[in-house]
Amino acid sequence: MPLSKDHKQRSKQRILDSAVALFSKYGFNKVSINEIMEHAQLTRGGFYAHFGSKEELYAEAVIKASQNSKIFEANETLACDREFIQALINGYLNKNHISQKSPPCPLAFLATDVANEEKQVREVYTKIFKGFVNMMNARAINKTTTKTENQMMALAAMMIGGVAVGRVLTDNKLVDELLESCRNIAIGLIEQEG
Amino acid sequence: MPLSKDHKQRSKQRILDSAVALFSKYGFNKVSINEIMEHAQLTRGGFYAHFGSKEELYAEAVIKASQNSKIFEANETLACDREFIQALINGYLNKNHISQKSPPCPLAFLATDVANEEKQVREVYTKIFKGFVNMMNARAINKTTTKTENQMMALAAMMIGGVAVGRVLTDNKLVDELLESCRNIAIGLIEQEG
DNA sequence: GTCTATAGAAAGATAGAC
DNA sequence: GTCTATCTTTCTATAGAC
Repeated sequence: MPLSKDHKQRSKQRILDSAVALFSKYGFNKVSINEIMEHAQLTRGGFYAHFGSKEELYAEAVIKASQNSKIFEANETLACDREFIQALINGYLNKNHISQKSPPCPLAFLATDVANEEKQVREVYTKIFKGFVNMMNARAINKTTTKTENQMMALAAMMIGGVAVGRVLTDNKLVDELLESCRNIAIGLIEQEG
Repeated sequence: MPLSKDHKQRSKQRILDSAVALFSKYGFNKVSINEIMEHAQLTRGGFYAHFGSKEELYAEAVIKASQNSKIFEANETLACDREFIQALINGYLNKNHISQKSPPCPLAFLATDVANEEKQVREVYTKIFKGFVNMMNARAINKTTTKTENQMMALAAMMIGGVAVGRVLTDNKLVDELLESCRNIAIGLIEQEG
């Protein structure tokens, strides 16, 4: 690969990383291209050498965020199903996740934000959600058939809802209670006969 | 009440209704004051006779949306606890809710949107969430103590998450599956011993 | 209390130098 | 490929007539 191409790729990745961090923290509309480029230590004008529009960046940033987050660690761990899924639940429904000390999951951080965008971004979100549910299905304990799918989809909704709501609440004690409640019910769900 | 004061009140309510509809559909940043005022059949300049800023309108609109939605119907119905809470779950985790054919619940429609705003709006959201959970607790079946609170808070997260995610998905069949899964698990949860 | 008109700031996107 | 400079649009908010 020529040096210039490598350089361009690295710039693009820096832009994407900045976009993930800023969009997750402030939402799509509250962040300007200028801010993203400055965060990536570049200048405004260079943006369009990498992306055709701000919307296009958003779609790629949502994918990148999902890759960074815990929700697709499935393939990389050798833990048994129970250990794996418990670790996923505990890491996801966690204060470090809410405060972005661990990489933010776009399904929770950008849920209503993506709902307001064009089809392109919503399709990306849909695909990531499907992947998340499928992965949990594959790892589910006490599997049978449809009931497991039911449980895993509802579990995904609870995890996403718990983090999305927890991020809004101004009452710190309530956030702790919410996260703990969701973790408890979630763990109960996966132990149930499916 | 003098006629002018009544007139002003009605204008303010029209502005609030427009704000609820447009913010819920497009999000805070995608909607301009001009659009809200036109939707309320008024002109741009008149806005500041009613609200000090766009943020202030948002806070009031979130309250108004919660009052319109199903989540505070508790005091108005005489149905027994089981009937009431089942009806709430079925009405909330419903396609008519997602498409805003029934009044949108701000907890689901504005979750990550509110997370990006100032403390004032987030405190309003927090209060509404508390009220929602408390109401469900009061109506819970097979009550005991802490375990019920756990269940109801996790249930709230699942309901909010289910609607928030369902609103994004571009795959209609998947939306149906998601809503049905959440309804099934939710009904199962409230029938559990608490 | 509501209107028209406009100030002032910031955004997305483009043009052209190097 | 990245820079500076700028076009054009759109926004919040204010001023002043009625």
